[in-house]
Amino acid sequence: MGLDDRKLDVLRAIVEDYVSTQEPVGSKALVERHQLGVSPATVRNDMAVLEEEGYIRQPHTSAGRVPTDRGYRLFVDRLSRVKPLTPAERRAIERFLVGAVDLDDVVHRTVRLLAQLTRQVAVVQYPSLARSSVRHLELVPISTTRLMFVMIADTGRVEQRLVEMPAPLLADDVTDLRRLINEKLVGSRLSDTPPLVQALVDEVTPDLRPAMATLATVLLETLVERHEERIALAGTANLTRGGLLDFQGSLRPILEALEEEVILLKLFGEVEPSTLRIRIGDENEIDNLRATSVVSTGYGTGSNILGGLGVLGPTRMDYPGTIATVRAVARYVGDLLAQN
Amino acid sequence: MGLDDRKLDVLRAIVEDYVSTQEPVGSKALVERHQLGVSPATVRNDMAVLEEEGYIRQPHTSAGRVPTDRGYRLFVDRLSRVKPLTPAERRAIERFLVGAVDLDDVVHRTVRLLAQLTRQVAVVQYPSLARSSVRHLELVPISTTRLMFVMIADTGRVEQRLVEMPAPLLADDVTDLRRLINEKLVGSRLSDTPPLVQALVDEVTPDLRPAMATLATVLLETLVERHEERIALAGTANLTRGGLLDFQGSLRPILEALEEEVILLKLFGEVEPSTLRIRIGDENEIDNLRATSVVSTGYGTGSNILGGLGVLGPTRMDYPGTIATVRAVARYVGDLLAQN
DNA sequence: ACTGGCACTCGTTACAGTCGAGTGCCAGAC
DNA sequence: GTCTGGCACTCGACTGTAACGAGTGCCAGT
Repeated sequence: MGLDDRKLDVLRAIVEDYVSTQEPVGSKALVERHQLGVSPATVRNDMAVLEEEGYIRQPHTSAGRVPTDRGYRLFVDRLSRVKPLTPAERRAIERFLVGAVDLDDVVHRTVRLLAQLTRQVAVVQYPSLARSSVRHLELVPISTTRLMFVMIADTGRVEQRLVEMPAPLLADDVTDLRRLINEKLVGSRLSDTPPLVQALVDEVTPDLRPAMATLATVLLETLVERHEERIALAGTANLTRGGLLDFQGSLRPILEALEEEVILLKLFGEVEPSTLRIRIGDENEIDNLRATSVVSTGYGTGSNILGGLGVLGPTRMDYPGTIATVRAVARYVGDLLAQN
Repeated sequence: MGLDDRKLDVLRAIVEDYVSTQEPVGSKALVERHQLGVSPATVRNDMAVLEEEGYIRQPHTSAGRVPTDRGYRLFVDRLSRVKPLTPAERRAIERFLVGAVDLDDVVHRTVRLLAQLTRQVAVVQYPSLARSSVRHLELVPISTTRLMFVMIADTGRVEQRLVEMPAPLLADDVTDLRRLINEKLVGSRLSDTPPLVQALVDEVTPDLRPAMATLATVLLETLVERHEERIALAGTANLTRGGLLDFQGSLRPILEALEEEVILLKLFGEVEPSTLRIRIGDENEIDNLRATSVVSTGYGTGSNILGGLGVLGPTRMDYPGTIATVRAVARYVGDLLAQN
C-alpha cells in the first residue's frame, strides 16, 4: 500500500483543517490553505487512496473528507510534531499553584487548569494510596468502643474511618495500639502493607488481640481496597462546544460515563510510568465513549508514579496541543508534590 | 382579578399535563384527560384569563398553552398536594445507607440516591464546618518545622492542613500544644471558635508563643473561612432527558454554573431550619439558571442544621414528587448522622 | 505522474401548498 | 349570568419540487 510522503501530507492537512474548522474538507480548499504544490485533482486521487485505506471518509457523497479514528491514530503516531506551549500557557501553569494550601487544593487547581487550557473535560486522580507510603497513623478515641482512625500519607492525602471496637478500650490501650501500628507501618508503601498488618495481630498482647484484629481488618479495607481512590473532574461544560456536532448529538452517554468513578479510574488510573496514552474513538473499551478521545498520563515525583491525569474530548481534538499541555501539567504537579 | 376555583383547576391540569407530556396542552385535550365537567370552549375562556394574568402563555399562536414561571409558582404554592412516596422509593431510601462506612460514603450515596429518585441533578453539601463542633484536634509532626494539623468534627468530617512552623519544635512542645488546643476547643461550635483561638496565644508559655500564633492563624483559616465548604454533585446526565427541549437548547450555562462551587453553595448552602425552598426559573438570581428550578432544604440532627441538599432541574418538573423526595431524603440523612 | 475539464451526485436552501391543532369570538341555550 | 356549539382564522409542521453548488471520480492530454 503506497502511502508516500505527499499522501501523508494530505492526511495531515485534512486533520489540521478539520480540527480547526469542524467542517469536512474538500480538495480545493486544501490546496488553497496549504502549500502542497499540486492541483486539486491530484489531491483528490490521493484522497481516494486514503479513503480506501480507511484513514478518511465522506459523510455524504457530495461532501469533503473527514478523518476516521484510524486517520487520527496515524496522525498522532507519525504526522504530528510536538507543539510547544505558548508563553501564556506556560505562565498560567506556573501561576496556578501559588497559594495552594493542601492536597485538595492542588488537585482542584490542577483539574481546573487542565480544563481551561485544553478546553476539554479534565480529570485528575488523587495520588493513589496504593502508591503512597504511610507517614503517620492516628487513633482518636471517640467513645470507649469507638475509634476514629486517621491515616496520613506522604503525599499529604488523609483518609479516615470510624471503627467500632469489639470491647471497651482504655486510653493506655489506645496509646499502645497507636505506637505499635506506627512502628510497624510508617514508611512502608501501602501496597506492601497487607503482610505487615497481618503480622501486627501477633505482635500484640493477648488481651488486645481482638481489638487489633478489628483494626487490622479496617486498615486493610481502607488502605488496600479500591474504594479509596478519588478523582476530580472539571470542564464538563466544554463538551457543549461545537454545539453537539461532535458526539453525534447526544451528551448523555458521555455524562453518564463521567459520573462513574470506576470508569474514570480505568481511564486515568491505569498508567504506566511516564507514558502518555491516547485512546481514540473506537479504541476506547467503554462503549459510551466511542465518540471521544482520551489523553492520559501519570504524574509523580521522579520515577515514583502517584496517580493519573488527563483530558477527554471529541475525537476531533487538537492532539499536539493537548498532548503538550497534559504533559506539562503532569510534570508541574509532580514537581509540586515532590516539594512537600 | 377573578381566579375562581375552576380556573385554578384548569391551571393545575395544564401544569400536570405539560409536566408529563412535555408538550403544549390545548383545550380539547384538557377536557378529555381531566374531568372538568365543562366544554373546551369554556376552558378556552378560562385560559384566556389565565394568560392575561400571566400564568400561562402560548409558544406560538396555533399551539396549546404552557405554564409560565409565575404559573408554576402559583401551582406550587396553592395547587399541589404532597405526593406520598411510593413504597419502592421508601425502600430505596432505607436501603441506600446500609454499609455506609464514613461521611464521604454517606454523602456520595445520598447524592446519587437523590439524583436517581428525582431523575434530576442532585447536590449535597457536606455538613458545614461552621455548624459543627470540634471533636478532636491532632498535630502530627512531619519534620521539626512542619506539622500536619488534623481536625475531626462531630459530624465525622475531617479537615487537614500542612503547617510550616516559624521555628523547630520538640516532641514535647507538640504534645503541649496539642493538649492545650484540645482542652480549649473540643466541644465548641466552629463558628464560636475565633475568640477562643485568639485566647490560646496568651495561654501558652512565652517560648511557644510564635508557634501558637502560627497555629492560630491556620486554625482560623481552616475552620472559619468559607474555603472548607464541600459539595457533592450527581446526575448531570439527567439534564439531557427531554432532549434539549428544556433549557432552550443549550446545557452550556447550566453545566458552567454547576462547576462553580460558589454558586452551588449559594443555592444549597444557605438554608433556614426545616424550610424547603423552591426557586422557579426567573426567581433564580443566577443568570445561567434562569431556565431551571431549584428545590433545596436543610438537613441536620434535630433542630441543629448541618448543611443543605436538593435538586436542580427544568422548570417543567414534577414539583410534588420532587419536594416529597427531597424532604424524605433530608430527613433520613439527618437521622443517619444523628446516630453517630 | 500530474493536470484541466466535465459529467454526476447529493445535501442544502428556498418556495409553495396542504393539513390540522388550536384559538377567539359570537349567538344562542340553560 | 354562565356555559356551549359553531365557525372563521392563524400559523407552525410537513411535503414536494426545483434550483444551487460544493465536491467528487474519471479520462484524455501534457
